[in-house]
Amino acid sequence: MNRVKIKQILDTDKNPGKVLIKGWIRTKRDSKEFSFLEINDGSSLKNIQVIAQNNLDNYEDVTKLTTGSAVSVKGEVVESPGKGQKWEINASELDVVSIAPETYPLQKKRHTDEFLRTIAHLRPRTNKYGSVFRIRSELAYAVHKFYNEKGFRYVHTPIITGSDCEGAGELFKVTTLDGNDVEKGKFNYEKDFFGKETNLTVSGQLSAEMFALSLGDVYTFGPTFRAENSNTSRHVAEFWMIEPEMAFCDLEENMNHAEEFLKYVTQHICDNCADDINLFTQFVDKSLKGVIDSILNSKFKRLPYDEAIEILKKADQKFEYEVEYGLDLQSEHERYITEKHFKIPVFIYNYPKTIKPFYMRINDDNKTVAAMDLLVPRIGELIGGSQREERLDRLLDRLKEMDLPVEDYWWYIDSRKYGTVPHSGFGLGFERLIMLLTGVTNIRDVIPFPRTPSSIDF
RNA sequence: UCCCCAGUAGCUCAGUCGGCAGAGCAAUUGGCUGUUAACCAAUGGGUCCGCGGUUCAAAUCCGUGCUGGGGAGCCA
Repeated sequence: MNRVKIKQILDTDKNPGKVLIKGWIRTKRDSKEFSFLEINDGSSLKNIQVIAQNNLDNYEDVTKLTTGSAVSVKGEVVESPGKGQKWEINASELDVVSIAPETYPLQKKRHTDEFLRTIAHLRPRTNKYGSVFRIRSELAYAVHKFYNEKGFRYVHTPIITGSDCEGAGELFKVTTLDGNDVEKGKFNYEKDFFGKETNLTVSGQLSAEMFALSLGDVYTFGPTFRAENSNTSRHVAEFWMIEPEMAFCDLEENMNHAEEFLKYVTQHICDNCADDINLFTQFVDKSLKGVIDSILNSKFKRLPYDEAIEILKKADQKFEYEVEYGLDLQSEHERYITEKHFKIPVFIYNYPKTIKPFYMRINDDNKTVAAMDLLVPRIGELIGGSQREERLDRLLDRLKEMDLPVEDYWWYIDSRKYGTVPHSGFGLGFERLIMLLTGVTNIRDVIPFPRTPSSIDF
C-alpha cells in the first residue's frame, strides 16, 4: 500500500477510503477504550486525527506513545463525528516507528521564540516554525517561477571571491593557512590556497552585471556573508539574497521590476500557503493582512531623496538623529516615511552620490546617483538597488574619486569598454522578505540555523 | 561595538523590608462518558547563570564575568 501525505487527505472532498500514513505524534488523548492521536507529517500545518481502539493487537504499545514519537498508520478514512476536522482515520494497524522519551523538549503549549532558538534542530516540528519553513520553501520557488516566466537566466555567482570589490563591511576570510603560516599576526597570502587574499562573497552583483551584459536579464539567488558585528533582529552573518540584473534597463524600469516582483511572490504565497499565512495573521501579527493588502493593492510610492528630506523636516515627530540633505536616512526616518506618512511600500531614489558606492550611475545634476531603496513597514530597507554607471569615463572618475584600486577592477571596467549599455539591478534580502510576509520580527526565526556573532551552535 | 533590560523546577513565571524555595503547565502513576492546548487525582522534580565580596544570615545588596532579549550603528 502506498503512503499518502496527510495534506492530500485533508484537502480532498471525497473519501479516499483505506490509506497508509506516516508521521509524528503532536498530541495524544486517551480514553478508557481508545486513544485519539494527532499525527503530523510536515506536509501541512494541520494534523490528522487517528482513532486507535483498544482491540488493536498492540494497543498496549499505543498507550505508551508520547508526543514526538513516530508512527505508521493504516486505516479507513471516515467523516469525523467530532468538531474541528472533516476527516479522521480509524486505525486498523498502528506500527510504532520510534518512541520519544519523556525528555522531549517540545510540549503541547506555547514556547517562546527565545527558547526555541536554543533547540533550533527541533523547532521546525512546531506549528509556527513548520509554517515559516514551508513558506520559505514556497517563496524560493516563487522567485524562480517569476524569473523563469519573465525569461531571466539564473546565474551562479561565486561564493569564494578574490576581491573586496565594494568595500561593503567586514568580510569573512577564506584560508587554508594554519597558525604556523601566520607570522607576526600577518597572513602570507602568497602561501595560501589561491595565492592572494580571499573572502566569502558579500554580493554577486559585479559578477551578475557581466552576465546581464551577455544573457540580457539575469538573477542570482544564493548565500551571502557579512562579518559585521551586528546584533539586531534584522541581521545575520549568513543570509540569502536575490539580485536581478537587467541590461537596457533604467532606474524607473528597475523600480517597476521590483514592484512587480514583490507583488508576484506575495500573491503566490497567498494562493499556495493560505493555512500557514492564516496562522501568522491570527497568532503572530494581527496587522499582517493589512501589510499584505498594501503590497498587493497599492501603487508603491516613489519619492526622490530630497523630497523625503522635506517630509521628514516637516514631520510632527522628534527624531533622535538630524535630518539634513546629504546625510543618510536613519532607521527611525525610514520607518516614519513608510509606516506613518505613506503607510505603503515606498521607493526613495536619487540619493546624494556622497553616501552611495562607486558603481551607481551619476545623474545629470552631478550631485545625485540613480539609486533606489524600497522601504516597507516594520522591516525598513527591503531592497537596495541602482542603475549602474555604464559610461567608462564617469566610472573611472568615480573609482579615482573614492580612492579605489582601479587595477583590481580591470574586468569590470572591460565591460564598459566593450558594448556597454545602460543596466540596472538590486539586492533583496530573502529573510527580510519572509519576515515581511509572515510578521515574524526576528530574522533568526526565519532561517533554519541562524549565524550571528558568537553563535553557531547547529 | 554602544545604551537599556533579564537570567529561580523541563517550559512560562512569582518570590514583599536580607530571615524555611513557590505556582501554573509539562513529566510520571492511576482514573475517565468522542476528545480538540481534553478532564480529575496523586507523585517526583532546584548549582536560584558562574566567580568573588558585604552580613549572624543572600535568590534578594555590591563587584565582575557569561548568556539571552530590546534599541542604536552598519546593512540586505
